[in-house]
Amino acid sequence: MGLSSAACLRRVQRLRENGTIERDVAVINPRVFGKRMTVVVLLTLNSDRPDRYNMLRADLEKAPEIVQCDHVTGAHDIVLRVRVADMEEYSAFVDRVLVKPYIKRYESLAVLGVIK
Amino acid sequence: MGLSSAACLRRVQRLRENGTIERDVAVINPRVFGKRMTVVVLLTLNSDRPDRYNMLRADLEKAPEIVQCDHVTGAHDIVLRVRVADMEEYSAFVDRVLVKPYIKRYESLAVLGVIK
DNA sequence: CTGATTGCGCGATAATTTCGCAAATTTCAG
DNA sequence: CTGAAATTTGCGAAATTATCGCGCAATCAG
Repeated sequence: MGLSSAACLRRVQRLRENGTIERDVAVINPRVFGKRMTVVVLLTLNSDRPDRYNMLRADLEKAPEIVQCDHVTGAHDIVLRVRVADMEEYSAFVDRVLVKPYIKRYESLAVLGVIK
Repeated sequence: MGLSSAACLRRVQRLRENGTIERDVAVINPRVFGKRMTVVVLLTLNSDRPDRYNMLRADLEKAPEIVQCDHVTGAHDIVLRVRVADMEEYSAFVDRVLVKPYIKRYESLAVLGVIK
């Protein structure tokens, strides 16, 4: 791009320092660890237990199966992306993490294929 | 980890060659480009137009707002993750990409906050 | 227009990565 | 359990890449 390598690298360093580049990551293929299945889960919370929301957050943050977790508007409250080996592992995850008094309902959408 | 730097680097190169490390990525902060809003979208397709599925796929792959796109089981067919500047841009995205005869319904879940 | 700030190129230096090779370790068939 | 084959390691050298100091050009505010 018409820059010397030194200037170019300095620019990249600047991008890192000012937060434009948040981090540098190596993307690992989950299949290498036997994780062959992805599930999108829509959570609906019990609105009568607002106090428990922080507990739930902590639980979700701890669960290693959860790859992505967003608080959202609408009929559902939280959307999870879960990566597991198989149905058995998913079932164990549900029992351990999702069967809670402050979770009213969960809907599991198994990922058939990644389009993008 | 008790290895010489040469051996360690050789291991990492091996991980890249055999696909364990799929790629190396710099994560960019989308806010730098003015993208302040994330929306999860649940799409339901028109089952009477199965032929159009490939057209839809192509459209979804082209749309730069779509950050993630999965084909899923259940009541909905596709889950999108969309990154835009604001509601106006989101609205334009919906008009351009989601208002199609082979999309029966879409449900937008605005992301209030990222938990993980 | 002027001084201050920022970014650049250049060349030197430092740090990291790659490579060849012999030795060590691991794998695997019998 | 054994030995041959295959794989991985450490080491030192060579190649490549990153960082730094410095003088200069471009940008910007006043």
